[in-house]
Amino acid sequence: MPGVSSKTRKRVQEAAAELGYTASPAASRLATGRTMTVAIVVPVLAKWFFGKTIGAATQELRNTGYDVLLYELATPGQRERFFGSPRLHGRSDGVIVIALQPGKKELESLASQGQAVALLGAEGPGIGSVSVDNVGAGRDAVRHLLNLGHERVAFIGIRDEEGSNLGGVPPRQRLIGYRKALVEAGLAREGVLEQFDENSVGGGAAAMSRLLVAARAPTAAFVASDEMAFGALMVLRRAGLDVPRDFSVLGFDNHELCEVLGLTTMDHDVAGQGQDAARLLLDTMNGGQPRSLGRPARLVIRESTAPPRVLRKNSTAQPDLPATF
Amino acid sequence: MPGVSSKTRKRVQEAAAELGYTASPAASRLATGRTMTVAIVVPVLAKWFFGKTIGAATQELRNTGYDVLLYELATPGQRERFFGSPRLHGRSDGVIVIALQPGKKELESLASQGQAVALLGAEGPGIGSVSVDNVGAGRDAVRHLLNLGHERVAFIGIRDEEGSNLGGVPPRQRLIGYRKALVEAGLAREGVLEQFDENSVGGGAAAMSRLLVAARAPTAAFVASDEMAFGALMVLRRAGLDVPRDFSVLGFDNHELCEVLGLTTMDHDVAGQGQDAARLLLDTMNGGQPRSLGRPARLVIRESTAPPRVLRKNSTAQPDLPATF
DNA sequence: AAATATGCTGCAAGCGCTTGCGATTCCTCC
DNA sequence: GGAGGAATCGCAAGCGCTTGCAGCATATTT
Repeated sequence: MPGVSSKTRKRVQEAAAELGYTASPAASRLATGRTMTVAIVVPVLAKWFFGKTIGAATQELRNTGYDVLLYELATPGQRERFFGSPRLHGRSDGVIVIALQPGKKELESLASQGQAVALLGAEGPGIGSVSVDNVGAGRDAVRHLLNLGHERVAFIGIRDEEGSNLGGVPPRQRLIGYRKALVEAGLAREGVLEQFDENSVGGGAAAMSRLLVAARAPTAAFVASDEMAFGALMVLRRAGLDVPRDFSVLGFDNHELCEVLGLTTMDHDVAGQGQDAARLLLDTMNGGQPRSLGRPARLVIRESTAPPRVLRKNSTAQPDLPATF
Repeated sequence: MPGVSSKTRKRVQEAAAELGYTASPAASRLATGRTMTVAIVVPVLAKWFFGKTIGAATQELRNTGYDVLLYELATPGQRERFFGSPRLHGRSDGVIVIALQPGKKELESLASQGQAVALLGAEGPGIGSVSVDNVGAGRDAVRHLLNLGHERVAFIGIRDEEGSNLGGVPPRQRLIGYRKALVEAGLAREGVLEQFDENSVGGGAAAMSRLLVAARAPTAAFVASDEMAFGALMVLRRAGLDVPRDFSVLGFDNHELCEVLGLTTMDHDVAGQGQDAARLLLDTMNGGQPRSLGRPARLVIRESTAPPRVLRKNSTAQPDLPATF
């Protein structure tokens, strides 16, 4: 409110505080058309990754005076209803969409509701976004395993499910990174070594079980999410295999429990991503150009990776591969 | 909107859907004074328990047409600012407070802002609440360990921290349950066996480390949260002790990772609590009497508990205790 | 000292909905 | 077929704020 003397301003503010008076947000919204609220949309809430990103984004938004509305789209039906109706119209000025790759129609829907948009873990044309270099991270992860001397490295990935909202681009990119590393090393890709399942402990366990019955089992696996990697570790332990002596596991996310379980993983500063997404959105709402932030991931070595126990030279698909490490 | 013929209603609704029109919530709020929004207040977001409860509550509220505003009060400063200002006034009709024991002033503040209140994991006079029978659950947990034949059972609890908003009533009640079970069994309480630390993997690890240097180390521990129990397991493993052969650990929450780690724990239907809290609040907002729901917890046996390896009859404080199991 | 410029204040209109009341239409029953 | 009653509809006021403008009180300039 410009054009008011600073003493008057101060007096009013003091009086307001004393009487416990606040401007009615409803009236203010009606008059200005701005809600001073941001919506955050996630596919699940009860996962570490989402709590972390939402928390960081929320803090950032709150510091700027915005409230945050939360929407959990747990099923495709909910997703459809959310994007199919002008749910956000007049409720928020912008929206942060996390780990959901919105389609063209969905982006149009948001735009027609007057929403500024920022994406986290997804990308869109002309839309602000923050995401990890998943291809590079996947490649680096697998390179590390190859450098340790592993010759049969498996990939456990997140299945693109019909019945789920999760998945989408990042998981697929990690697969691409995996394949790139294999190609670089002159190794052939093998279908059996690529297993997909739902992004959960159980899914990781199931995928690992399938690997263990392969004709020639791998000696290491790059797992596209830490939670799945936990499941993989469990199966290996139950199978009587020692990690990392008999089998190396490399995860993705740097979940807070990696420390307990000694899981080597790819870290990508989850909280930082949430904060960046909030900042991008604030920028966009203030008329800034939407930007896209790519973030690198880094290898965090713990106790789940080691060179393979026996280098059986002639039992691999590519017998002449040198141990580069 | 009563008093409108059903055909007119239908025609209008169809037209609305076609044109993508929605009533402006701001105007509607201004006119009615109802926001159709509920606030959820938590001390942390990035923990499994909170994601789970918020998710369940959110789903329930959304089904009833309410939006949900999220507030994370991570520090005492944030908490003070939140309750000290009429932050919710005109923004929400009610609030679900999770795992924060609000003081009298704080409850008054909420009431003066016209908020209906429901508590989860806390209690207040005349306030709807849902919580676990923590005393009973703690007692049951410790009874199980005693029944297995353990004679020196430790308690690892959540420290009531100055710098934290967490803690409060439930953790203290679990301690009471622990002591009750000891008394029942005719065992003396020992200060060294009661260790407190922050509610995290690291805190649990630190507390367990302290137990391991006790003059006569315990053979089992009841840990007041699964996350702390994970830390305890890590320390035991690093110390070269086998769980459950050398040491039994019993957690609390039935965290989704208990399965992977084989942690025996007390389950208390976290999602159900979130849903119940939402229902209580909806009831209260519709003029119902606030009710208080107590929920039982149940023992989930996995692989972290077993009878002590050697029953050293004469090395315990209470040498004549029979192994009742 | 007068004129001009500047800073501040108060007033009125309007944001888009709800709500109650009076007007209108339709139905029913004698 | 007409009157009474019920169902339906349209209208206007008002929710509490923002915003622009007119008006007044200062400050600045010549």
